Amino acid sequence: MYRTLQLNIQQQIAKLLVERYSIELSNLAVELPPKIEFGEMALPVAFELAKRLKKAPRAIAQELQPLLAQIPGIASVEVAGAGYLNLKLDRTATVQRIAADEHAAIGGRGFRLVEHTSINPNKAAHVGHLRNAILGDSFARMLRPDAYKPGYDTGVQNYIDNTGVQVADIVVAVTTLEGMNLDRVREWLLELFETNQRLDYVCWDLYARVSQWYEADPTQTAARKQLRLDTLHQLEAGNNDTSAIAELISTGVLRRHLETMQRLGIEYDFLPRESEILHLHFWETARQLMIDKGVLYLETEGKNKGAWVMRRAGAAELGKGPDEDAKILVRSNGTVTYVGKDIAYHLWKFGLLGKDFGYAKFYEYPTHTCWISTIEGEDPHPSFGHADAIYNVIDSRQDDPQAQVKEALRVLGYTAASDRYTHLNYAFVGLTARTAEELGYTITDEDRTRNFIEVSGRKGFGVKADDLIDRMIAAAKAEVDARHPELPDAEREEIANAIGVGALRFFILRFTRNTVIAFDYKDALAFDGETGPYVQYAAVRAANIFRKAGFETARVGMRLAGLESAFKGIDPATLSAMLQGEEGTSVWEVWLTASRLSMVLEQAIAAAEPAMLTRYAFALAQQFNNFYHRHHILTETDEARKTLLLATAAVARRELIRVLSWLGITVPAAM
RNA sequence: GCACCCGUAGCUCAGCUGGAUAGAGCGGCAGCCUCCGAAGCUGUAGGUCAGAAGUUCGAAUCUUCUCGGGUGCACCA
Repeated sequence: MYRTLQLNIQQQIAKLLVERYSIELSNLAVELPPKIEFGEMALPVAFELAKRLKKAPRAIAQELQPLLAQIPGIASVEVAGAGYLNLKLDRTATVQRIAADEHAAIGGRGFRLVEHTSINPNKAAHVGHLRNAILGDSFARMLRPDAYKPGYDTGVQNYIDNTGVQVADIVVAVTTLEGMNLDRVREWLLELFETNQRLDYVCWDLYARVSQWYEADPTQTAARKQLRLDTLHQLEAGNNDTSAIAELISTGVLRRHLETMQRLGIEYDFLPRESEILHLHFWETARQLMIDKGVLYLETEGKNKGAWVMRRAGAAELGKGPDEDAKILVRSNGTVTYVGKDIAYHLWKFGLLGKDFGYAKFYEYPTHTCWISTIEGEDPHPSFGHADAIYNVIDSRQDDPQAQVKEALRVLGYTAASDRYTHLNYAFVGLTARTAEELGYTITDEDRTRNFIEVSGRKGFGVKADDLIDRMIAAAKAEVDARHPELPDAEREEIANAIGVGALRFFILRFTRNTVIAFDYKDALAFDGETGPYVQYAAVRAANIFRKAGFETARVGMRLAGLESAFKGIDPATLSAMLQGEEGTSVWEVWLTASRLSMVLEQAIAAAEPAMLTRYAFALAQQFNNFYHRHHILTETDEARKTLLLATAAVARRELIRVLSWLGITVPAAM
């Protein structure tokens, strides 16, 4: 709603400037003043005009003041400081529009493909993977159509590198270290299943063991590394026992990853796999396309002689001789590199490859099916390779290869696709020394001096996602048990689940993407202050008021039975009076913050930054708690005032529930 | 060596396209439950925004340099 007003005012001022001064300003700033006493909107436009008109900013502001005051919806205009124009909104009219849930329609045309999680299927997910999945899932929720917004047609996929070296490592561990053959692996998986053991946890340890085993005996290292390479080649070739073992294990681990993520409300639509990219020859098609367009060429001289290369993104002008800085896509032995395959895959994403995967049903969620790539596939099936815009949630350590893929699209002439290729990057997650020690890892003095310790799957070093989720929920459960002994256990479980998941997701999403997170159990388990439970609690408190006032709380916002009509029944003059003065302003501020929801969402989408939503959610919750403390609603004797206060709580709760839903956080019935 | 990211209160972090007296949370100190749930609220102390120069009416924000810290730069995947 704030955004609607802002746009409207920008338009009117732009028009006014043309009429008055014949000046067109491209981006007219309309800011939120630092304090409510300065009004609700501030224009620094006079500073901007000062240069062009060669007049003092303050004089210009004074000229504009009476003209701005005539704009509908503006109650008054003041000149402040060196030339600020501070606008005060018509509170009554604005509150009525917010109550009616007027807001900007966020969304647009075109299919958006969000890719996230993409964990190698050879070990359990850890905190670093959680950051990826939580960021990606929240971003997809921000884009997707829902009851609030038309949104964008959005698909979520999770890329599975099931033929990579990490899977080969696990196969080596199982076959060589454990001496199993294909039949034995089948039995083993069944045993694990029947004894309720988590395959991903078992693989976590196996992976660490085999990684150490490669290096354990210097005389054997070369042979063991060769074994790993041979295994990898068998996986890539397919149709052999080794690849069958890999398939069984990687699929089993993948299912575990989906279960882990589902605990956090994270779901996928499609799982494209590396094995199909290989067997459907995506690369060969892309390769021909790149050669035809002169992007990929055979290097005939210098250190890269014999390899097929492309120019590096952002490379300087070519000098004489071979481009030794060029990126190798095909090695001189004929094998394709990771970036090469990734280019082919991204041509598919934009529907530019002329090929598609086969699709098969893989995993059922309560509301939809998750599909997986196959060679043949089943019919009918959905299709994902026709994106208008893509978002790849990948660690910022992949900045360079990602830039190279984007560059390949550009030089192939697909500039629109390249421009709509967003690498949604984020800094990695490390552990604090305290948490690493708590987990039983030995810490060196050098580690202790650093801000964080890096997690490592190869060393088996890290916080496993399920362990973390378990602890978060257990901590919440202990609190719920103490506070609500009267509730049945199933209900307490459900509440603890919502709180534990909410605390975890909020904790991860509090940090902006380029901030390195030094994960610490103590910080994550905090439920006070700027946390998920704080925001949830504000919404729960609001619901409690309605419950005690006799409303049906399943309905949200002004839909509470009778509230809307009672609110509409308030005489405008009475409403206006109730929104003035210090008391009135403290109520009005809640509405003002609530009205900013759509604007904040729009900015968060543009910046691909869910942290902007957590920031806002906390600010609104804080404002509500403040309001809650100051105005006692249920004992209010003036009916009109009581209605206004109830409406204030209802609107705050409405927007809290909405913003939390985009963060993947639910509001429990009680807490 | 080259490229990218970061350096803001004791700690952890915000600060949107340059804008008003740099903000939160945690921790510290002092208070608030005969009033809708204290996972809450109020007050208070705490900052040469790493340093320097520049651009500008105006710089935490833009430019350059210096100092710290991190990451990426393989015919590894």
